[in-house]
Amino acid sequence: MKSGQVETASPVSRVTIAEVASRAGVSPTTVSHVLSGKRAVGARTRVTVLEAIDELGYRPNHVARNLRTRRSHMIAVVVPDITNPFYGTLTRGLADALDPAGYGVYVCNTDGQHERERRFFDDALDRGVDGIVFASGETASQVTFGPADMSTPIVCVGERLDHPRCDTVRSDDEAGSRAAVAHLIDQGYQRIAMIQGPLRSAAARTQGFRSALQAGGRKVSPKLLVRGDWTRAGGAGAMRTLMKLPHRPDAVFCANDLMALGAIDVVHELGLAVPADVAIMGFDDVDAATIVHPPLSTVRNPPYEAGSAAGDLLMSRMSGRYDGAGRTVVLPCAVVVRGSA
Amino acid sequence: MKSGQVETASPVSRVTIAEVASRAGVSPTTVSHVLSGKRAVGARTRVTVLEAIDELGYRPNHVARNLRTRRSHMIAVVVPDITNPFYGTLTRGLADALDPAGYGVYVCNTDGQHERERRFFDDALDRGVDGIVFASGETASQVTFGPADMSTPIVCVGERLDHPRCDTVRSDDEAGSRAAVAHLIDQGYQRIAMIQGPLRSAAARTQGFRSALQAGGRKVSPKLLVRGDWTRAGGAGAMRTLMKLPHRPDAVFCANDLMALGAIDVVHELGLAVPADVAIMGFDDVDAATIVHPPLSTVRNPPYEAGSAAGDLLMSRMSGRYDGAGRTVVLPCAVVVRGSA
DNA sequence: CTCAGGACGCAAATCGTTTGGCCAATGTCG
DNA sequence: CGACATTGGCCAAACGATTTGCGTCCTGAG
Repeated sequence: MKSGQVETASPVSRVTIAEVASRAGVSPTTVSHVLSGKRAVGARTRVTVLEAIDELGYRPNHVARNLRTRRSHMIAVVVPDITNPFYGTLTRGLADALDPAGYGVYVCNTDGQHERERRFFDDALDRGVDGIVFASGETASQVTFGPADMSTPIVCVGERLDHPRCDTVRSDDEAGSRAAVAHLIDQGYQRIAMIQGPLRSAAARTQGFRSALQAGGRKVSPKLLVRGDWTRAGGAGAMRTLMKLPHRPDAVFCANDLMALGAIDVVHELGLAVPADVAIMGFDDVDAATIVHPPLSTVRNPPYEAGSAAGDLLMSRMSGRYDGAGRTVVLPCAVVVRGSA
Repeated sequence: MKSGQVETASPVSRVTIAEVASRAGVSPTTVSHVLSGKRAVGARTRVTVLEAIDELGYRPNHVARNLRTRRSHMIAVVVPDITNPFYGTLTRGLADALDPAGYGVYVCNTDGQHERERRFFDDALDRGVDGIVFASGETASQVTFGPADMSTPIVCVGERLDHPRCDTVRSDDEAGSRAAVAHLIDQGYQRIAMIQGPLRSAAARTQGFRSALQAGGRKVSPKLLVRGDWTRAGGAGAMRTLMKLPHRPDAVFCANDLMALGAIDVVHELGLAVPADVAIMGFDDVDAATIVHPPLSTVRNPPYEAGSAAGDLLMSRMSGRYDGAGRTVVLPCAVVVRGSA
């Protein structure tokens, strides 16, 4: 077999289907049919063709194929920043779901800027991707579509998008938050506070907090609801406010892990212990949650599963198996109990 | 202008260059020339064409263009796992370097498996990428090339690859390690140990350790050289060995951050303090380094810059600006002093 | 007035596949 | 034996751009 490598007349450019055909003494059509199986070809012919193919080392040119078939077997994933492990993992879930079907992944980083979102959207469409996964944060609804965009299926992660063939994947933030707070109640904590995100964001997490307290027969004191800005420093600031209250909380649920980290910092600053003096819970389950001391109890926001689900939704449309209205898949967010609560 | 959106006769498929041409009353050739600027076209004609283009909302079909021009303006990045922030950041650096020139990024996750490396390599080539960045770990040298692969430029990150048009990007691990250990010496630490990687890996980091000690007039005691397996748990195990020595070290340089984290765990376990009792340094500067307490002093292994450099190398070849032998760019690794040493 | 040469536009070939239509040979059945 | 499906294969037309070669018109110099 090694001789095959040598005997090929050093093809300066790639071998084409025509060369294979001529070597096998058949027409390009037949070679194509051998490869695709779209029509029957005789057993003898088939082996002749297959031999020619691997003697020549023929590999079909995808670009030409894409042009003709109008399918690229490539999908685009549009994320704010691939550097963020959340999106990295989402992308991986997507890639793993798509790979067995021969689909590859084209990544676009938008940094959450509308202009880049729009630009990459067009870019992806121009490149002929078969589908788009749009996970560029909360700004999704801002993107508008030209008439030509309508035939490419889209999956939107997080926010819903106004587009006829657009499916949605989102986490069940509310249920996750509710479960987290219920856990705090179970553990016997009495004054449970929350550090929310900035105004008008992630309302579902706050909602879960409220309904868990109500379900537990507690009142939600407005004093115990403060806002952070998603960052560690912001979480620390919010926590300081809480700890200065005349009647400070003995447990704090934070709308994300980063703020929870900041909250833990503050507890330590004050010479207190987590969770003995104050329990802390976060949301997202980022890598850092297992690194900090004590390890952070939190709610798992599953990016891999989100990517994977997005991939499945896309495939069902691309294959034509499904062609109806936009679907929504809601992913469960499980509480993961570690050391901090 | 909004009327333009409405008046288009709802093109079920995308607008082609021919439709633009007919609307503008010229030939497709002329439209192409207006777009590419490869030949002069009259001012009047140009505006007519441009008007037709945006009235129809024409967008060139990249697939067709790629087929004709044999350039896809897409490059592939082959990494073990995009989930790992190191590779995420590398990919981002690459994307940012390439984006201004209109290049997009196709990602392939290999999990370090030879078979997947080979498969994605072929896949990328079949898709007609203009270049490949190969960052799939130490296994790079294993990949072999068919004759058809030779015309696509490749950049290899980490290891060198045997390929005529292959450039290399790597970090200066040895100098980085040397600087880290020199820092420990400067700080007055006396018995400096090292937790190495597994046998036969990352020899440069050990080499840096040795030469820094020699430069400082110290002897390297074999007792103070132990091996970990790159993981946190492995680092902890190695650290325990060190701390059981009759004459335990007062500073430990770890071949990566994860192992350093494990080492810190052990110091705390023993009721000792970092860096008062034992100083710890790592290598890589992963995100976790700033999260842990005390924040880890380490050596920055710059993935963003690596990706960016890889992009530049690729571009210089794709543009034809450079066409010589394989180049190597070595990235400096700066010591970053935080709390742990 | 003539002619060289630049500016401008078009027709047609090309990139490498896939695929609908057609045809010949072979088999099947009444 | 005639009608008729079935099988296996080829031809040629797409797919949607770029690019080469060629012709025409215009302009300014001699």
